[in-house]
Amino acid sequence: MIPAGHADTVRRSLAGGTAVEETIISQRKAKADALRALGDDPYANDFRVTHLAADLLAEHADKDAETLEAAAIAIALAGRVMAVRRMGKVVFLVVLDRSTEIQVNLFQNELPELDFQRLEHLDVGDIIGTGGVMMRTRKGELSVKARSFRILTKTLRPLPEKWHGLTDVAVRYRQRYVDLIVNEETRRTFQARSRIVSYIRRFFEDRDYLEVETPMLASLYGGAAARPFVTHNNALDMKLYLRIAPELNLKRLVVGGLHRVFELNKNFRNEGVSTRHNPEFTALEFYEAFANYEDLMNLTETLLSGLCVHMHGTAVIPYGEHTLSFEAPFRRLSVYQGLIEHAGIPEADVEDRDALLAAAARYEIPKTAQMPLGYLQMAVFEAAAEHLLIQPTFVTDFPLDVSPLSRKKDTNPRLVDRFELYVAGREIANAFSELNDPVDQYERFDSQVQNREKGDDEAHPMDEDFVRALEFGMPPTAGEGIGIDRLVMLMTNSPSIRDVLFFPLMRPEG
RNA sequence: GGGCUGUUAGCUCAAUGGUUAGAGCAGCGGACUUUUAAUCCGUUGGUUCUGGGUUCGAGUCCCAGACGGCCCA
Repeated sequence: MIPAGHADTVRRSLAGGTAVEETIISQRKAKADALRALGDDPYANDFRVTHLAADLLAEHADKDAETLEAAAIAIALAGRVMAVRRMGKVVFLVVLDRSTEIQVNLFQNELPELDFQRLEHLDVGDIIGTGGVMMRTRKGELSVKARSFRILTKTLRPLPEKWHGLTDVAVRYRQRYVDLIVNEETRRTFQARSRIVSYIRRFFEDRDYLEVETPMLASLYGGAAARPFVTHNNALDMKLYLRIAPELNLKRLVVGGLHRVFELNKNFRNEGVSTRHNPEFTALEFYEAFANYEDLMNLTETLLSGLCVHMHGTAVIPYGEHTLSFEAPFRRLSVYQGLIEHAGIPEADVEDRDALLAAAARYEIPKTAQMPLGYLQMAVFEAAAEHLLIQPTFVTDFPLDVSPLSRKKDTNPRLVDRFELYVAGREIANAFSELNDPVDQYERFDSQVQNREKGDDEAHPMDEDFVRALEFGMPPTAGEGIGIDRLVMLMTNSPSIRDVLFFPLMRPEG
């Protein structure tokens, strides 16, 4: 059913371009009318496909022209016309279906007269359906000899130029549909993304994890250090936040007895846009009871090396100028070791405020004066070491101050049982043995609230219900979050997060 | 938020402050029954991102803005 106002919307969008665009569109509409005059519906939906181009090309790859001619293998396929080469009484099309491109040859004396007439109204970009038989041309190209031909969808706008294609990144992101049509690389990247997500899901299902979904909208946010998006529910007249992490809800489920859970879903953080950040992004979070952060390092190695082999047939892959090895085991580097080795801080001084302040000054880190010690340690660590962590590296044993949800180390109560995985200088994963002492958790929240009052707008808010949940007893548990977008970047050799998001956040078109 | 940088035909790109802003592809008209970025002949097409300014003259120089990119925070 066509909603009221639909026609106006179409008219506006079609007329919204330049004079040149309007000319092209009116020419194309005239071709649609010409098809109607031939008795065709330029937007029909009754064509049925029997074969995919990729299957045809693979299946008949080693058959010669005579064999194909004798076999007369009948097929029907449909797709978008990517190129037209007209030679008078024969026309060659390159047709792209969901698998790949294949050539379709239309000979005037092999086709009904009407079908050949339809070619007069064909443009590059149109969706066509053809029935025919497999053949090989004189130059040896395996292709389809058409016995029938129809235009299934008349397009009104021209595709980008065939040789250079579409390179303007702003247009590629804003009009991703065009990017996907003309850039095979883009199609491959998003196919890879789908296979990565599918592999991860199977990995956890095979280990008896339960996939769950928890709210995006809530009256309280938490589980990470970030500023939230704020919205409003009209019915309840209530302020709501978009979640910054599912962490606290997933641990509530562990309290409830779901001892192995994972969620693969969106998080929203109200921060800037860069080649590594998009305000909404996809994360995997998983929690396993009766495991600790050491167990998760091993699990992460298994997951990532297996994923890499699944995607590339090898655990060693190129990423930009680097070659990354996901061969287990990964390097392990404690935060304190990093401070000693990369920031040149003497071992005796890694908890010394003045030594850290001096180091921070060398890296020109701003606003260090009021930083708690742990924040200062991490700021220096990140400045000194982060960009050096190219090969997969577990950075372990974080300061307590920056880890309000992690279990304290038995050996040093100023540190926690936590790691982050860095690859290519970027944080990919964050994991820890979970804090399950409700009294300690309450105090950590309280300390975060004080930090907020001192101006840290990323500090964690108090969540009394979460403390109540811990009071019912959460088994000893380890949990981890993995940034799926960044992982897909690594696996697809993509330099920007925007290359692995269909529709990255952009300002509205001017 | 800061620095640098970009925006010219549907697409990819040219154009020393100086004639009427060009080319290829796409489009339109024509030739062509095995092409492969088909080829050949002819041809249409411009808010030079927007708005100001300097100048006899601005795509080009200056200012402001819009939208991108890279780097930094």
